Amino acid sequence: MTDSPPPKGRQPGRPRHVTPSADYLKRHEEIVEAAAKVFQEKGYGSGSLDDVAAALDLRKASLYYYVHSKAELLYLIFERAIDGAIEDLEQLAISGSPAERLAGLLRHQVRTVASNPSLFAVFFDQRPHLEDDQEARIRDKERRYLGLFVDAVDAAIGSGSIAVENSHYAAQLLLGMANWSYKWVDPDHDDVETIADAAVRLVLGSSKTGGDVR
Amino acid sequence: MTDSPPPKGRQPGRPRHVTPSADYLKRHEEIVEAAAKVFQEKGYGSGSLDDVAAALDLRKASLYYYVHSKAELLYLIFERAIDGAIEDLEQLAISGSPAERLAGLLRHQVRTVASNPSLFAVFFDQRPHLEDDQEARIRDKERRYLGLFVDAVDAAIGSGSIAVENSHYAAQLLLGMANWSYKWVDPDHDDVETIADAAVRLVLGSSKTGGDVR
DNA sequence: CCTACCGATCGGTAGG
DNA sequence: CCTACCGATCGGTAGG
Repeated sequence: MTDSPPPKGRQPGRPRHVTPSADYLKRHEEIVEAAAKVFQEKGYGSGSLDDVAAALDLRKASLYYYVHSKAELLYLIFERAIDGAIEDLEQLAISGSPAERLAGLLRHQVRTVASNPSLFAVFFDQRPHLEDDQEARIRDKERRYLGLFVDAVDAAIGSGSIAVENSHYAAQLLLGMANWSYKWVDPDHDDVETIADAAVRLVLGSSKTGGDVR
Repeated sequence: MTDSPPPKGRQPGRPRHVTPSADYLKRHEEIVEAAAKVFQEKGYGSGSLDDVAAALDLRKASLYYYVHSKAELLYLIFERAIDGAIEDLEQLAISGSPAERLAGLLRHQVRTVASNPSLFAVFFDQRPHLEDDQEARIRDKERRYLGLFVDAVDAAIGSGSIAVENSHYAAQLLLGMANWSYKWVDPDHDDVETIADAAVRLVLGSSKTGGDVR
């Protein structure tokens, strides 16, 4: 009740003008996080807003103080995942030799995905539940993302670091190798850096390519 | 009405004694296929039995002549996917040089998954909706499946064909590379064999390893 | 294989 | 942030 006003009119992509309180933002993020866990475990269709609210010891109706709909909640998870993944990627994509660059991108992808399985489980598996306009926004960001990988593969082919012919296929295969990690890596028992190393070794051999680009 | 008796008591793993008619089996398979498409597009939670029935121009209640529950329908999809994937795999896993064997497994995995995206989209993405005993059955088959890959990786390491250290991680990474294909391959526009070639090249280089092991 | 129907769940709203 | 509630959907059953 002593909070800042409810953020009516909040739309993805349309920035707010009244700044929400820190408490409000914190709660908002807790809700997105809880929703990611619920949608990971039960799927978007079977996971209910009651589940999300219960995880935070709230009532369902209270969620509507923070989000407009279940659909928006899903989109917020996607935005969080892709924006987090894009971080650091742009600079990685323009540094070092072709082999180092490709190794860096692959490492980054493994780290990013394997370190936050909940978020990426939703991102990768609940995609069909996005509404059309939401899907279009995510697809745009993803297309640029894939482009960085294709460019790095092209450069690595040019320098003779890898032997593949079709760089688009190769980029998708490499992304798959890294992205799949959310299905099997347990961040508590597996060492993500060791896995990232293995991925680089598998593709670029045991040469010193892309040593420790943290 | 002129059909064979409704197959009461049908449980996964408990073989039937009265042989169902060919018509019955055909319809049964159509239902599983339609369900796979529905669950792929809408997810298990949001996809309804009404959707499945409508896809075959039936009423929902009629489905219960063929399956006991929505949950069983999901399990049948999983069984179909894993049993199909295991086919041919066992012989592939014991033929040729280490490098050829690994190339063969990788090719097989890309072919299997990319050729039937609907089925494997459900298999890989709707897993949390399996009931515990169903999940246990699938997990057992999958564990043996992974074992074949780990063995092939070990042999390839032994023969110097790949440079990785941890064969379990390497096997998961290779499976990921292949499995991910259901997310991006369009069997109508992409050539699955070319993609399989690219995967082998990426991991084993351009040497003639595992030429054409169809 | 169908019509009719039940009980439960769920997203969302009213009103405070 | 809560209580109370509505309308719609859905898995499953009865009975034929």
